[in-house]
Amino acid sequence: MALSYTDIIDPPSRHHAYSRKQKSLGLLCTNFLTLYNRDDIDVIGLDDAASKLGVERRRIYDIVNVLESVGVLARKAKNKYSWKGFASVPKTLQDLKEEGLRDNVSTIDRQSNNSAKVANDDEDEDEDSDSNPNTGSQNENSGINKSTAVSRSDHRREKSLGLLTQNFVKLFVCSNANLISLDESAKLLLGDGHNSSIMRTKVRRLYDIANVLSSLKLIEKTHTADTRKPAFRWLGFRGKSENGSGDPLAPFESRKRTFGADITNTCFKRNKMDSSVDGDKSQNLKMQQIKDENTVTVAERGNFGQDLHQKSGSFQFGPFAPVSVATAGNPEDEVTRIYDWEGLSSTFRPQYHNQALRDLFSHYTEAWKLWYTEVAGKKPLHIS
DNA sequence: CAATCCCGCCAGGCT
DNA sequence: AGCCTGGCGGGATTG
Repeated sequence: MALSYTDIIDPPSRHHAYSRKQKSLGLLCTNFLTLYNRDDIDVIGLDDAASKLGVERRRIYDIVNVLESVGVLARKAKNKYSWKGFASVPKTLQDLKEEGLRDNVSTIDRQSNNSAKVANDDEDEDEDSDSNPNTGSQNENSGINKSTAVSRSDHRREKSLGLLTQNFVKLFVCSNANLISLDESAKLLLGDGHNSSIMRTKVRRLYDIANVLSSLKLIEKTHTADTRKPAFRWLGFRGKSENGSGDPLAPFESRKRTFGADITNTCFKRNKMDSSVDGDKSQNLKMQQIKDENTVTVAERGNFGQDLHQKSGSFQFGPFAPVSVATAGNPEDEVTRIYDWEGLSSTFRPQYHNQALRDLFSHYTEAWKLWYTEVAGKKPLHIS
């Protein structure tokens, strides 16, 4: 409220430097999620989304396709998707895992590199048994999913973003690999020898996918331990783990912020909670924070927003799953980030000019202020 | 210069 | 024909 969006939009400053960050797929996805992640949302119209988010429809297709691949959305009909929510993500991931393990035991063992990595043997893509829910093309009609081999005709589907997304996810879920670079993924996903051209294209797509998955917090970008090579780490729901409760397998380690790197398109709205861990039970899994050198440590997102609807206080943190909230009383977690949030928030200038986002923006601000005072224990801050 | 990845042309497949 | 989808890769930005 106090914040008048327009005051910030275009202050005197005439810095018009075009910034692709503000138009990134990841950010767009975050906004999309914020806009629709509510229980009163049922169907989502693509046009509606496009105009509310202020982007062309083409972009909506991009995010919608990957969101669907992970179960957050389901195609209802032309131009229409239904919101399934994060609750269905674990299930989808589980399915993908089984599906993946089934047809090819790909084992990526980064450690012992020379081992046979491999994976989808076959040529291009493994138009695997698809099996995934709709995604498929068209119609919403009867659930008569003709198990027919859909097929032949859709040669196109073979290269769809959706399928690629699922295969990409399988890479993580079906192996013990925790870190994978996009190049590796591309190689794994396509056969091995492929012209650089094909590779390039595939990698481009993977970037797109990675961005939205990052927005979902299913993966995060980092660097390979040794090398400098950028890679992605799987965050969401780690393999099975039925019994072992606190299994070390679910790594939520701290990450160091290499300046500028991760913060990309973060703006202060980035963090979407996700319920990857499913546990409706293990609400707060222990998050641990590991100290590490002089870098800022961040208690990795706990499943805070897991169910932001019924958040105790009645307030919805929305996109702010307080990233660094230290759980319960662990006094020494320096919640204090060194970032200059105030500065960040007051200088950031949203790009989407439209009512809906304007509202969203103030929502964010409100949420942020509340969180800030509550958790960070700072004095109330006033933006704008 | 390399890594990213936005942008929008344009082809397919429906209405 | 017209609209919805969504591959694809040029080339602008960033790192």
